[in-house]
Amino acid sequence: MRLYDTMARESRELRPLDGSAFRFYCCGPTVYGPAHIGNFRTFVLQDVFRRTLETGGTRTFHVRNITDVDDKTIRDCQAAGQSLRDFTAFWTAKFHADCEALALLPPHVEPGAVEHIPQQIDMIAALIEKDHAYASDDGSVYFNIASFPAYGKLSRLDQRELELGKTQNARANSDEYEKDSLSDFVLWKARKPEDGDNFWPSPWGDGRPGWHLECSAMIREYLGADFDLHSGGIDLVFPHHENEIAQSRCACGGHFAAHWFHITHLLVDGGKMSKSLGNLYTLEDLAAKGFSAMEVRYVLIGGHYRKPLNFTLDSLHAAQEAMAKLAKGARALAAKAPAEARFDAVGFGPFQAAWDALNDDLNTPGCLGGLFTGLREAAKLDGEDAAKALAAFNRVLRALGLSLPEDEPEAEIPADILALAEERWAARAAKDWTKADTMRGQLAEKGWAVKDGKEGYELTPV
RNA sequence: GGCGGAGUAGCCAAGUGGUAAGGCAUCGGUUUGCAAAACCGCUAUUCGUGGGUUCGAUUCCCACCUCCGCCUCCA
Repeated sequence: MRLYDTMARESRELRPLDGSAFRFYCCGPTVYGPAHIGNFRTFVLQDVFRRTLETGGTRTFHVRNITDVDDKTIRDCQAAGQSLRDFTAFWTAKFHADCEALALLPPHVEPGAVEHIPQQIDMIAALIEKDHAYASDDGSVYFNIASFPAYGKLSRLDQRELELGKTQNARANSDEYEKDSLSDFVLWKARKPEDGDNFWPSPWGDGRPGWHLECSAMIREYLGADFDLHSGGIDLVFPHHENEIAQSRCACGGHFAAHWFHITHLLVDGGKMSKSLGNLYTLEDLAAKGFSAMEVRYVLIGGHYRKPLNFTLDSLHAAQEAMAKLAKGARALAAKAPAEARFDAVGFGPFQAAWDALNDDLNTPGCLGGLFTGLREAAKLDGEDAAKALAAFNRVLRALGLSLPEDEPEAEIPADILALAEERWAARAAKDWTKADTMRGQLAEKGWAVKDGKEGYELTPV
């Protein structure tokens, strides 16, 4: 497949470096509260990316970290009166439950920062040894960005250098840390009173690792100096990913990620999500409004990952209807296909365009469109052709990670409701429309909708 | 202020140097005693605004307007 590369600023064909599995890393969540749908836009798109590779026959090796120690986790666990470990374990479990509801494939490895303190210390030691980092008097360690000329390439810092220089001078005095320059970032944070008992020993004194270092250490541990792709939200480009590149290349000597995949932010009602605006939705919030995680997934893949996507409650309704339509089309196709027919999907038939869209810079909205038009074409097919088309349809659906709603199960109808319905049907048969309509109203009040057919009626709970 | 991105029908949203996918909604039709549901169909002479290049631009170039992101923690 082809995918846009943030570093090269063009889309490129993806080829695994080692020729077998495609090895990639995704920056995971900081577990200090429930993830919101904006976070999940990133994770869902990464999931579609992985599924597309796998559907296309490429094996993958997927690493995604859990940030379980930083300023926010420490601050909030103390506020909650819990140990850091218990606090982050709780939110990690919540995150996993949400991921499962959204049908995200679990990463092959999901390392946590706390479990990898030694690896992070090793990395700092390597950086100090190579003169890329220095310890300050207070026991913190900083990376010296002046020692890495390639710094800023990903975020085009080279074009901002002049401006950044001004900023440095302006802020030099207000900086509470001792640093050679403002842009030097922290690798090891010296222990502070407000950290409580959340600190670890190191050659530079008690403290804890800096956030940027965590990902570099995980990558070094599980993917090595060179790997295929690194992904995250667009906001991580600077400084997080820029810093990762600096740390890893200086410590490991490799080229680090061969490809950079960044997902643009989700907008809500045309603007940024924020707690104060009350538009920061979690899956739980939306479930309370009657929307399933799968519907949320549909909305999140309804826009291209490099464009802002405007999330609205209305789009959730649209997703509900659209998925029902897809399900209906699939059922119609299944009804025409021989039950015993099995095919090794060779091509994609009517769904070729849908599949191609996915492989062309992960064009998920284009793919969804192709699904509908493909279904229209497939409706003309019969027998084995219908079976082949259905197999292709399901294959694309799996790549998107969508599962369609099943037929509504038959609901238990209470005896009194059934009696009312029978009475109404009799009135209707006697052409007593007034009574029939009145009784339809009564049934509606009791929460049941009645649909008349030629031979009988159908009752469904509202 | 610097850097980056976006503006396509009521809403969401693809796409392309050659005349606008798809979904939702609306509307119309079939059906129905009337509804509902279902099915079928219609709906952008036009792609933020103004110029330019071109036989031809929504697509390329310039200017402007609006919105968003990053520059501090952030998916």
